[in-house]
Amino acid sequence: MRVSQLITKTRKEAPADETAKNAQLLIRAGYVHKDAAGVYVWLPLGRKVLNNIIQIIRDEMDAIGGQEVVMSTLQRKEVWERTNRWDDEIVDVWFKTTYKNGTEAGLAWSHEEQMVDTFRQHIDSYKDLPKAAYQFQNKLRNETRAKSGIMRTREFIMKDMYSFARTEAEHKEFYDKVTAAYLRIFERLGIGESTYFTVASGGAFAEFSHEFQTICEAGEDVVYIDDEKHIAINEEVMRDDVLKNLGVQKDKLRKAKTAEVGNIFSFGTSKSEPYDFVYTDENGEQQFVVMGSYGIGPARVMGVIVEHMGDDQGIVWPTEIAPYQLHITSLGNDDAVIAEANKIYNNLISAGFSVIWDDRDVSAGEKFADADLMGMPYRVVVSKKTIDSEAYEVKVRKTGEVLQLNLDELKKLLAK
RNA sequence: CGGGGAUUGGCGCAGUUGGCUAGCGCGCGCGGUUUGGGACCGCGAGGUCGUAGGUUCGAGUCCUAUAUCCCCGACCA
Repeated sequence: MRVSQLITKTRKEAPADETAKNAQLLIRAGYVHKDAAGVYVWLPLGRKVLNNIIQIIRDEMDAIGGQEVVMSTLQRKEVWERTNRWDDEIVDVWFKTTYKNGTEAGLAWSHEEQMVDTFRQHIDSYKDLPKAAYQFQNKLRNETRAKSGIMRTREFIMKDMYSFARTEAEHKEFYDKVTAAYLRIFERLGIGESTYFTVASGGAFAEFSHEFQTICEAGEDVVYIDDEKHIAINEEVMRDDVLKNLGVQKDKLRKAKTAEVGNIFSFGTSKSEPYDFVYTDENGEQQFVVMGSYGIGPARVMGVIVEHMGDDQGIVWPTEIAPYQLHITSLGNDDAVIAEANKIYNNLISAGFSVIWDDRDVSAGEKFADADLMGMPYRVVVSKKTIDSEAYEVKVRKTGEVLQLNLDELKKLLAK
């Protein structure tokens, strides 16, 4: 991509009342457009990052046997009445609408019910289990207060997976697989070090659930971290019996503000019972399916990454999710410089690297500032000064380190 | 949902006790000089002041209602 061709522009100043760092940087750099409180538009650069995050999650879900589906946004009232969750008194985040014939419909704030209602028609026997289905779908939630930029919105994309097992033991086995997959995901997303497997309250269905909490000042949670074990305890379950159970010592814990980037929990048979979602076992007996639910919010993750890794200059993307790996900054209008930049740009693209070239006729300072703001992992400068040199001047966005590399070395760096 | 703050060209802001054709910076267009950390000069386009109503000779400025946005809290099953 050439910056001159991008449909978006950067801006020097952040929007007036937006104080969240992620919103300020993402809007300034042209990744997202804010349409209303808690409602964001994804611009090309932002869409690329989101897609990269989604692809990592998809890889890991597929690797443990998840099968991708897409549920609908329009939700039938009857499906939700079975679990008594159509009532606005019980679920206060519903957006609802009415068809022309008067039929009421809900706009999906979750897809748990619909998943059960769908797969009970495909799962009948112990031979059909275990299975898991997942999706990337928008959730619409009538939040009383949207906040923190893209971290708490009224419309957001979510990866939600549901597992179906014969027994608690079989369920537990899959639950553990998901845990491992989640840890791999956050590692690949570049926030593995600062993301903690966290014990949290189990909601209505189990004593405990597990969250993945990332250190983040803009987060809404408080956890207690055991650095040795690299796990955390949500303050809501910070009790002596929980500590004992985990084998951690209270005085070794440190308190931290975090954002929940993932969440996994067991339903037991609490979801299958209302739907009479049963399978026939080896003895011909009917048994309720044992279920689990596993969420990750890709957009929230993106916000957390910006919050967590951004600096005074702008965004710093981890390599696996950056919209482009390399930012070529050509300085000046000199024909030889343009030709050289064009040469590297085409060379790297045909070698399969993702590259953005700032080919605009603007000042050096503006280009440097924009490169820092947009946050690609590496930047290479092409100028009169560098053109005669054998080496390229490569700057690492994260550390500020400047390397002198030849083309092969540059390719090696980008291939990492 | 409770409390606080805000709304004036695309963006960021100023606008005094009500007073004349509502200003500034950025951005944008044209011309020129520039080109290693958001360069500079000149010219130019662009707003009716969130919306509705009211007070007044006169309202961006005062009053009432309302919408939207931000922050704190509650909520986040």
